[in-house]
Amino acid sequence: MTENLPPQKQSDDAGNSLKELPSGSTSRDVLGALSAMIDAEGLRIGDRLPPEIEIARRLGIGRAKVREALTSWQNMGIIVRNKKAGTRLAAEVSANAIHLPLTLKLEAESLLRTHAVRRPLEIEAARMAALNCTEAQGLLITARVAELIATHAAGEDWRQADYRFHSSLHDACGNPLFGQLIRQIQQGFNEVYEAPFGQPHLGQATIPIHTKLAEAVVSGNADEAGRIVGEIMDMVEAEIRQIMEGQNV
Amino acid sequence: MTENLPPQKQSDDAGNSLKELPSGSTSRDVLGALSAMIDAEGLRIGDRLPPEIEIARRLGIGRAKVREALTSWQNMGIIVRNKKAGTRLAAEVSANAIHLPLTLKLEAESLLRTHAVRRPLEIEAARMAALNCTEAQGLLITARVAELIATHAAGEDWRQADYRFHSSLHDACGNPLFGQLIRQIQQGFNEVYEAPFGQPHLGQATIPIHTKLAEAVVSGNADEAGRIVGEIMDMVEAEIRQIMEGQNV
DNA sequence: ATATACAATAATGTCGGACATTATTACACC
DNA sequence: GGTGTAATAATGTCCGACATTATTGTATAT
Repeated sequence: MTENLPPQKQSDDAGNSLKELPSGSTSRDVLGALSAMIDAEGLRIGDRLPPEIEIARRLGIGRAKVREALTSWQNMGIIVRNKKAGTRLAAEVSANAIHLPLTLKLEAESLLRTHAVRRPLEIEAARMAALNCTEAQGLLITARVAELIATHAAGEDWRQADYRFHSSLHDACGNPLFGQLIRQIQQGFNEVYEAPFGQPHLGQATIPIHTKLAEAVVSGNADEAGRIVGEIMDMVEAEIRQIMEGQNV
Repeated sequence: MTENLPPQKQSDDAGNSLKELPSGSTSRDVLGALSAMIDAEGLRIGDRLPPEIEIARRLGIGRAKVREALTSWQNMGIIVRNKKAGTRLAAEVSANAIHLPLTLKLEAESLLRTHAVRRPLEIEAARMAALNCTEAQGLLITARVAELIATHAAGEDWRQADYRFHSSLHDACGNPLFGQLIRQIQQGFNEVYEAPFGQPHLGQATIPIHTKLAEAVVSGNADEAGRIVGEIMDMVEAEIRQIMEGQNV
């Protein structure tokens, strides 16, 4: 099967807004054009992007450059790509976005140091969530904490529910940088070191006070939200120290 | 010029540690192999990576996949690529380094959002500096604040002195991740927004209270250090808001 | 010796073509 | 309706050719 387009192929609507790029355009420009397309056509997470060969045709460039651009996005988690199924959006994309690439060099005591950096970010995000969250976000937070408590009570793995609850807090704070930083720090750490965030019991003792945290956020009590998050982080830190001393929970 | 390798081409040492990848390897695996090579051969920022065609040869893959992988790194600011000169390392890559691809929307709020993320980090770093700084670090902090005050009093550009003072605080906090995060967030942001951080007067009104901040840190008063940093950040924020409303200082 | 100019060359940038692999879709049959 | 199979769409991979850019090497002049 060659890349020759069937002359009368009716494609999806996606891609209609793509226009030829000027010569000399970089893979970054390709990503910019794709971002604008996603904006213009209102694509959402899960939606399919046009096939590579069509993107290439519409932008007036070779497929190789399209692939380089898309691989960049893929490695950043922004898209997922499957044969035949095509390329789907996996994260929010904005047309007017810049990329701020940060590099953290982890050295000794990286686990505790990473935790120490996350602590003020998590506290501030919770405080801001208490101040800024909308009624809809409050409902979501309430639902998410109920899910977390129920999952834990059922004896199932509650980590995904925990992640979802905290993500809803980050979203509610109104500043996407907090969520991005916290998530990426944790994810980057997990890629370098397998444990202990993967441990099924880490932080389990904090679950009951998540309800009070959700209540504080939803009722707009920033001081209380920040205090409880600090308490949660301190409990997790104590547990980390125990693990590091070779005493498993 | 084709991609055919001259049979007896003597290349640089870099690349000797690259071994053939198993079939089915992804561009992520390529980046992992390159990371291991950088580690093994002690490459530093500014050092040159092997040419694409050599990476491809040694890994036993096509050049296209190498290019896709390298483009991913390029778009994350980890490498820079120039014709003939080749590909150079632009950020730390090591077994212990994690890369956080932050995305920032280019809109009016971004200034304030970045500032909001820096605030808790700066406050926590100052608190930790108060708790952890050594006698030598305390002397350095004292000297740096004196330099800042003197530079400002002499009517000169005090921004470098300001940077050095705050760096000494970050260093004294005992957790290098704070300094790394804060510096890179500010630096990356400055590159995109030349103003207002390029303005020589932004934050000028905060300079006098830097002396009290240094004293609080050196004397070990974490609460006071955190309070003053918070005050500094709030004053800068107010100034940013003024600039955003079109009123230049 | 140093400086300048120019050609050669190395390395990235780009494209088209061919084919492999995978997963989805269409169609036939029960 | 459900099941099985073939066709097909889309990504994944590699190769070859050539363009572009910047560095390096060499010749010449002072």
